[in-house]
Amino acid sequence: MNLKELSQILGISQTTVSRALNGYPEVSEKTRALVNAAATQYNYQPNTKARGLATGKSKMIGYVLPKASQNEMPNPVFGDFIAGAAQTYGKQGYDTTITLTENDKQAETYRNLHAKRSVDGVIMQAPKENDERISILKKLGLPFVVHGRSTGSNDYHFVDVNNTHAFARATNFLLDLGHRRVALINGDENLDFAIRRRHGYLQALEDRGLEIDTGIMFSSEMTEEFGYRTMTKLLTMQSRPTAAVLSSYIMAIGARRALGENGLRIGKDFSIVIHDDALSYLPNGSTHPVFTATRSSVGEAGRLCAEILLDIIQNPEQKPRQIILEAELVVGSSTGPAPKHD
Amino acid sequence: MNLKELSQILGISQTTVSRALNGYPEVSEKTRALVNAAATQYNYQPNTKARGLATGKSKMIGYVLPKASQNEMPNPVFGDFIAGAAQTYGKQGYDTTITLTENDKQAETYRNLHAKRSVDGVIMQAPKENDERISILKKLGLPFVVHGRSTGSNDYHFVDVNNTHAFARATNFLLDLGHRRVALINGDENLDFAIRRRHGYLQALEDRGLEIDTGIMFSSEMTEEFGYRTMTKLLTMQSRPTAAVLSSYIMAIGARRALGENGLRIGKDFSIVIHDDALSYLPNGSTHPVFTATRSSVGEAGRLCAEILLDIIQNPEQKPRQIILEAELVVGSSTGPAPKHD
DNA sequence: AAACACATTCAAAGCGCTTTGGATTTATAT
DNA sequence: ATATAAATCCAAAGCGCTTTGAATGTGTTT
Repeated sequence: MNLKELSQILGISQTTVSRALNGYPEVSEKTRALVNAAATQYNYQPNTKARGLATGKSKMIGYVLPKASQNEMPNPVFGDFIAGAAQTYGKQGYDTTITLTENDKQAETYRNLHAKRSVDGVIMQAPKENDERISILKKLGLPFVVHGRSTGSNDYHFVDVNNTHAFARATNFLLDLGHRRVALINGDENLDFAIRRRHGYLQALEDRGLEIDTGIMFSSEMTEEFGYRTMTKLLTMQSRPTAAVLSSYIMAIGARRALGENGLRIGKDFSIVIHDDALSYLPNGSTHPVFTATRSSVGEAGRLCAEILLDIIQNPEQKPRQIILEAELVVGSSTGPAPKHD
Repeated sequence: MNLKELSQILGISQTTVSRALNGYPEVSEKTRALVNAAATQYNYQPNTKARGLATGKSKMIGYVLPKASQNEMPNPVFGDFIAGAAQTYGKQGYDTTITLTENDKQAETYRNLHAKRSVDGVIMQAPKENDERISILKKLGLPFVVHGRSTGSNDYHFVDVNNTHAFARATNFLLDLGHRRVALINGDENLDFAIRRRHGYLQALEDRGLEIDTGIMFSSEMTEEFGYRTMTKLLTMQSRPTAAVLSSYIMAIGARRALGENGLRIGKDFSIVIHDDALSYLPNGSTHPVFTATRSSVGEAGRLCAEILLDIIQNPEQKPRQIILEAELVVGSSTGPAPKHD
């Protein structure tokens, strides 16, 4: 069913039918009712491509997912992130399109997305320091919101967690409990968020005049496996740490496995604070938290990104909206006072 | 840059430029070279909507994600599933669009997707028994491939794991080790895959003439939390099981946590076999498996779905292609002989 | 009853592409 | 040289919608 057919059935011009359906005022309520009834009856929905061509808008939001060529690891938080956004999009009639691309071809992908006019705006994820994608998107004039931040430029819209503060608090929490050697198990430190987390960690140590030991600072893609291997390594050290801050729940699962295999009790023999993205399938306890954590919902961040993006698509030229979410520190049973002897 | 502008720059008609770019034979190699050079120079990319309108194809594959209204849980395997597919799509110039929808409005969403002509085909996920979506998609004439199966109808394309067989093997593996009370911690048994897994589990027990105890069979959404709670419950039972088969790694993480808290050693005091979707961020061990598992890569399934879908979009009317993947049984350290006394 | 404003409707143009059918040029056969 | 075939190119139509600008109908004012 298309507009022409529908208008013929009704014996009304296409113009009027289109206007009736789109809520324009210059059409009598009587005809509008007639048109609406017919539209529901035949389940008429305007062809998106035709409408897009005519209006110059695509009503599509793009997500470009970098796919590191070596391991093709999709981000485990992506599902939650986009789920938070999708509801907002749906309500305003936008759809979502995702494009996977080689890590080093992201810029090209954005350029093409824009050249093909297939999206009205994009959400950019996992920014690096001085991320070139930002300047490219700005040059293209394609509306975009960054999930995270990129140190280097400053005039763009973003939603980020206060990672520095979160990790400073996490580290301080452990130091307050008497821990003196606290390890860092971080995400890939090419990424801005991980850099900030390390800053927060270092800052807390420095504030107390504690020595920095790069031998107990680790950084990689955040898999269970990496958490396991790193914790295993930590436990074999001469003067081994009594605590660690970890950048993700997934890694903490691996770390816990390593502790278990070594007969160490989490929260007693070894303390852990994690950052918890509040993933739906991985709730950090329902009654009380399993892991002591800095918590910030990635679904919520996704929702905020979506709202800002839709807003700037409709009203461009507004000054950068920059939201920094404070993570809450929730205390679970993965932390305790530093063991007396070690 | 659009076709008109490009053709004016070249001093050639739009027809010829279009044909040159699309590889049609009726254009001299000389002009084709000229056109291609100019296209790259100005980064000309045909407007997707205009092209779609003209060709009647959208070059879009749709994924409809049911969002259970109560908990909004996005599927943790979705990222891997779509990553496997996206490469195939990209190579053939297709893009991916995902639509989140209320669980009970999926049928409507498919109908609308088709009415708006915004996709050339869809991948359907998480089928139930006698899933109404299948008959709707068939009626609409929208090409589709199901990830999983739906008992009830049989004439559609799908890619599924042999869940029955996998869980029969998993259960038998435990029975062979001397376990007599084996629990089942399953996914939501409204879903077809979970029904089949239960069948496999029951079949193995029945084959040995063992009693079925519905008191140690559980089913719910597959979260860490559910795994934890269920295992905790199992451990308080009078005649408690010595082993369990679990439908997901995520749940097993919760189960392991419960075991740890109770001072039980996994693989010694309690044995576990899981189903492992081979998620990229949750590898089941690198050198040797952590959990004994029936393993089948969901990324691979995604890739297969994509290939079939593109094929049937291009050549409709072929007889249903139905792929059943056999899960491999990998032996890890989460299983061992049944404890002597309990 | 004429003149005007306002409400309602419509025909047609245009969005940027593909593709049909025809026109023009060039090569080949008679 | 002429007829025929093949190669190459192009103007214009059409995909299904929105929107402009004009036309028609209705009600109000004088």
